[in-house]
Amino acid sequence: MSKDSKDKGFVTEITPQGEDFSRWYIDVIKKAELMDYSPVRGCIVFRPDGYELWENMQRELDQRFKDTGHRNAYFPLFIPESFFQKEKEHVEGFNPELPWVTEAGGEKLEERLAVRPTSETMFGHMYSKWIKSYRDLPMLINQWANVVRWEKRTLPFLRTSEFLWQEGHTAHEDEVDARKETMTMLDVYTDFVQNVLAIPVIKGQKTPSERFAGAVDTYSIEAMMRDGRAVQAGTSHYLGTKFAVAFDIKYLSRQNTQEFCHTTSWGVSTRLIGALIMVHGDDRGLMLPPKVAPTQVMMIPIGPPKTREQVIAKTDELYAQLKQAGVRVRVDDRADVSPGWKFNEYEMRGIPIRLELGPRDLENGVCVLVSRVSGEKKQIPLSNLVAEVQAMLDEVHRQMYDRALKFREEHFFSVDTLDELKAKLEEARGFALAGWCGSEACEKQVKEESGATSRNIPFEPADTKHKCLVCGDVAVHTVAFARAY
RNA sequence: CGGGACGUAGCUCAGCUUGGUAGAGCACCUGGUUUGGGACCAGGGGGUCGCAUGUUCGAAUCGUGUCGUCCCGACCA
Repeated sequence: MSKDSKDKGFVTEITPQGEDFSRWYIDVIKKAELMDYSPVRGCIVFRPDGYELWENMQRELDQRFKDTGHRNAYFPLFIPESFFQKEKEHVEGFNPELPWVTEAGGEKLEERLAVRPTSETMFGHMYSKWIKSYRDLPMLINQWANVVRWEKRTLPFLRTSEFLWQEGHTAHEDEVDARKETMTMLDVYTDFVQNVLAIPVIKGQKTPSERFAGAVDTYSIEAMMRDGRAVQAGTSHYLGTKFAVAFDIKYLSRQNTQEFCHTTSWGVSTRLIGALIMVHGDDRGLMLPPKVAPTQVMMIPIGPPKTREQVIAKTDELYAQLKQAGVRVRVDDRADVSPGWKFNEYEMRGIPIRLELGPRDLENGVCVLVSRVSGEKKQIPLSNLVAEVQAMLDEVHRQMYDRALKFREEHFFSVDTLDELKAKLEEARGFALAGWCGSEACEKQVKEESGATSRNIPFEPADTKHKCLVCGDVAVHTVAFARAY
C-alpha cells in the first residue's frame, strides 16, 4: 500500500489498529474500487470488482443450497404494514428501522408499505396459501434479494442502509425436522465461510438477548477481524410455530389433523465482503480468497519496446491456456505504466497471483508466479503453467486460512471475571470465553463496562466454565464475548 | 437520535486567525524518452471553496441555518 513497504521487505502481517483500522478499511475498499458512497445516507454503490466478489459468493452458496434440496424464488419488495403487526416480537424488533412508502402516483396509500427488512412475514403469508398437506412439506425456498434497514450508524458492506443477501425460509412438519434444517444451514454457512472465504468461524447459539426478533433459537457463526472485533458471518433461526401461528401456516397431517408448521429462516449478506477484507487485509491492502476473487491471476508482460511484441504474443498464448482451464485471468499490458506500479497496484487490490513475463523468461521458457499471501516468487516452466497456477491458488487459500486461524487462536482468551475480560480486551483485543449465569443483567453489565457483547455460546469447546464472570453464580453456559461490528 | 471534529480540483490537503483576482502534491490530457518493485522531460485541462441565508463596497475566510462525512454512545446481517 504505502511507498515505504518495499523498504521493509514483504511484510504482510501488519494491519493498522484502533481507529486507524476503520480508516485503513475505508481507504482500501475505495482505492481498490470495490465500492463508492451513494448520495443517499448509508447506502453504497457496488462497483464491478465489489459486485463480482458477491457474484462469486452467490454462485458457491447457491450450489450448496441446491445440494441441500432448496429452490430459489423471488418475493416482493413491499410488505403491507398489517403483516408486521401479526408477530409481536418481530414488529418490535424491526419497527425502529423500517422505511415506509406512504404515497404513490400522487395519492396517499390506504395502507402504508414497508420496504422489506427481511421477508418472514411475506413468506408466512404465501406459505399459508401454498401448504395444505404434509405432502407439501418440507417447503424449502431461498431468495436472493436486497433489503433495507435504516440503521443509525453505517459502515460500508458491514452495515449499510440497503444490502444484498439471501434469505432462506423453510416450513416443516415438526420441531425435529425444522431444527435439523436450522443446523444443516448453519453447517452450510460454516463450510462456505471457511472453505471458500478462508475465514475460520466460531459456531454457536445466540443468547436470548441477541436472538432474531421472533425466533425461538438463533445460531450464528462468528468471525474475528484483525482488530479483534467480531463479525456475525451468518445466522440460522429456528422459529418454532411463532410465524406459523401468526400467519396461519397449517397442514393436514398423516393422522388427518390440522397442525401448525415449524419454520426456519437463515441468511448471509454482503457484509461477508466486509468481513473477508477485515480478516485478510494487510499493510499492502486487500487480500482476496482465490475462490471468490474476481481476478485470480493478473498477467504482467515486462520489457522494452524491442521485445514487447514477442512478450505480448506469448502472454496472449498463456492467457488462452489459463482461461481454457477455468482460471479467472486478466492481462495488464499497458505500456505507459511501469511494472513496479502494477505490482503494487494489484497487491493493493488483493489479486491472489501475479504472473510476470519478460524477455529473460521468454529465452528460458519460464515465467514468474508471485503469491499475494507469502510474497514468494516462483519461477516455473511454461509447459506446466496451468497445473502450477492451480496448485498455487490452492496454496494461497490454505495459507490465508491458516494465517487467519493462527491470528484467531492467538486472540482467543479464557477469563473468569469481568475485570480479567476488561484487561484482556485492553491489552490484546480479541474474543474471551467466560462463564455466564444466564441473566440478562450480567450480560448488560459486561457490555457497559467492557464494550463487549455476547457473540454466541460456542458448540466447541462446550461449557467449560463453572462460574458467571459477573455475579459468580453457577454458570449455565460458556459464552464468547467480544466487541462487535 | 445525543456529544465532538470536519466539508476547498478526481484524491490528500494548504489558504480562514487579521475579508481584497483560487493554491500545492498526486491523478488526468498531449508529445517524447522509459519498462524485472510505485520512471522522467516539456506543455495542458479542471474548482459558482457542501448548500442556503445574513453582515459587507467586497465572503473560501465572519454569523446563522441546513445537508453530508468521520469519531464516541444507544440500534443492528
